[in-house]
Amino acid sequence: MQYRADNPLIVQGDFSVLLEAYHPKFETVRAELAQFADLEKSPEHIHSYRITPLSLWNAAAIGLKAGQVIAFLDEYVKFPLPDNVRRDIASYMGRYGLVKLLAAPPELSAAGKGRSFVPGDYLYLYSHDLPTITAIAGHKETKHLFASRFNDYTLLVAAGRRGMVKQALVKVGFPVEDLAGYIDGEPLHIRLAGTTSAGRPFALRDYQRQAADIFYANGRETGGSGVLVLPCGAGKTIIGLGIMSLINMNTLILTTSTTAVRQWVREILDKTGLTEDQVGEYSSETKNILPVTVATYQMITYRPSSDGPFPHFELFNARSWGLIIYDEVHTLPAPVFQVTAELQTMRRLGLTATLVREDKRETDVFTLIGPKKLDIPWRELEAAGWIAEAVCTEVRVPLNFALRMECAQSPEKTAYRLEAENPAKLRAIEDILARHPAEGVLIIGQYIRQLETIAAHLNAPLITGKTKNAKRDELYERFRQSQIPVLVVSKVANFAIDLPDAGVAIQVSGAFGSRQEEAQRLGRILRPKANGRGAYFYSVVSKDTREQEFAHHRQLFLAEQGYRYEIIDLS
DNA sequence: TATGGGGAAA
DNA sequence: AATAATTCCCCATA
Repeated sequence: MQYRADNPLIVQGDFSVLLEAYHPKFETVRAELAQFADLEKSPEHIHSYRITPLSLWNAAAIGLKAGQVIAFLDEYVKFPLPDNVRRDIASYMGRYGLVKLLAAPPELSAAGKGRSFVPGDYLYLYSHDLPTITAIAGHKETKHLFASRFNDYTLLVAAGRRGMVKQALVKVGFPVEDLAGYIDGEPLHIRLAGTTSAGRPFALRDYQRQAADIFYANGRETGGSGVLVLPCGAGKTIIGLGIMSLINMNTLILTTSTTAVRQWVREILDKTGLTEDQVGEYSSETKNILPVTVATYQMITYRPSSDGPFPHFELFNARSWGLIIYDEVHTLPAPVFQVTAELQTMRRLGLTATLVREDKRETDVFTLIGPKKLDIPWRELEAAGWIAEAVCTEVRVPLNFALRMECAQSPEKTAYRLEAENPAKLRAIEDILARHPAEGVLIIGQYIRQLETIAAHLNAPLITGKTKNAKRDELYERFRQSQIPVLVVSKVANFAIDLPDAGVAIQVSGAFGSRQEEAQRLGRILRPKANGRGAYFYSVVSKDTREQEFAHHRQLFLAEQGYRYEIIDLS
């Protein structure tokens, strides 16, 4: 058996992959590996990834071939690639596209390419591989879903079961390539404005144009549904607008908050030819349903009784939508999956900075919204100067003897909180502030009490969920104007879009290991700075505690995107 | 039209 | 597996 010690990868028979973080080829290998494997852990020296069926299918969906994946692994492994892994990569990736859902029998489909979908009673589930289609027709989990066998290679599916069939098939290991097409929504001419209302010239950046084109696919059935993965600050909204201007139909946009709703409306009015009577906000305050309508997920998932109907599901049929945009698709709540399963004839665009969900519903995103269409690593945009270069540092502060004793005697949840609120963090914060005298610093934390202490000590203003919107705006504005050097904010920072850019962010406590949260927080500071300075992100944790472990979990996403944490030990 | 409280989500 | 905080909905007031 050959052993190549100078290579950075170990691939094990259970589909886990270990990557040496200090290997000279780390950057190259990581970028490639991330295309088809999910990061699981990233401690200091060895990062571990996992190859899953879903990660392979998403890779196949962006055009990667099994041969390329295997060749890449063969080149960088220390030990020969286990045979079962080699076989299964080929087998899983080969399965993507093996089964297709078509609007017409395959021989007719070829002739009708490019034509829009006419809703019929049945769709055609087709595979050129006889054993595959036979296995599906006979599988106990799926056989009841088909109306009949149309011919040797084709099963008939009731059109209304499109989403259900795809969900059932992915569960038994056959991801369906859905080429059945879409219903055209009501037409709406959407033109990108050459100049914004503020008079500045406006055009899509190259990668934004490219993302829009890949999604649209010239109107063919291969496009029209799927997810674009882009870092915060890369202009996801702009790409959404670009896609709207290619599709030119009534559009429904779903977002996470009313702030985000207003942001979308503002951007649409500013950067397209659409006018105020064409763009509606559907929120608790105003329920306008116009050719372009923007709503929140919470609105949609509201129901008066926990077993009753969802009154706002009506919105999906209120107009003939040609496109539904799911903003921050990784936060999409369960009931919206339900309704989306029924909406498979509509074009669907998912936008997100991360496909990682904390609830393991990645498969539903893949099946019901669509496969990943594009994944631009942060580092690439950083190199091109579109987002600021970021320096991430974990600062470890000691926990004093008395507190350690108290933690040892407390139940786990109290102990975690004690560690997070470690008063020694104050000194670390002061040290960090001293390093960045001339920059705006945002201090972010999870516990109000802790933040109150810090704010009082530094004589800095504090914003929490209870702070009135008017007050928030005023403080944000003064921070932007550099009248306030340090602003202390609670979890409001996670989703607040109107939060000003800062050169430096210090996280003093965080939630139980949410990776998304970390990404959101870093995203807050990742806009390119006018002065060309980088962005600094500090995470202050108590040394040798559970908190330190949780912090590692939170770093996962950043490591996935190619960042490495520096660690400073203050003991 | 604005404000505050309750409840639910995740 | 879990915490605490936040946000959003609706409805009841004025």
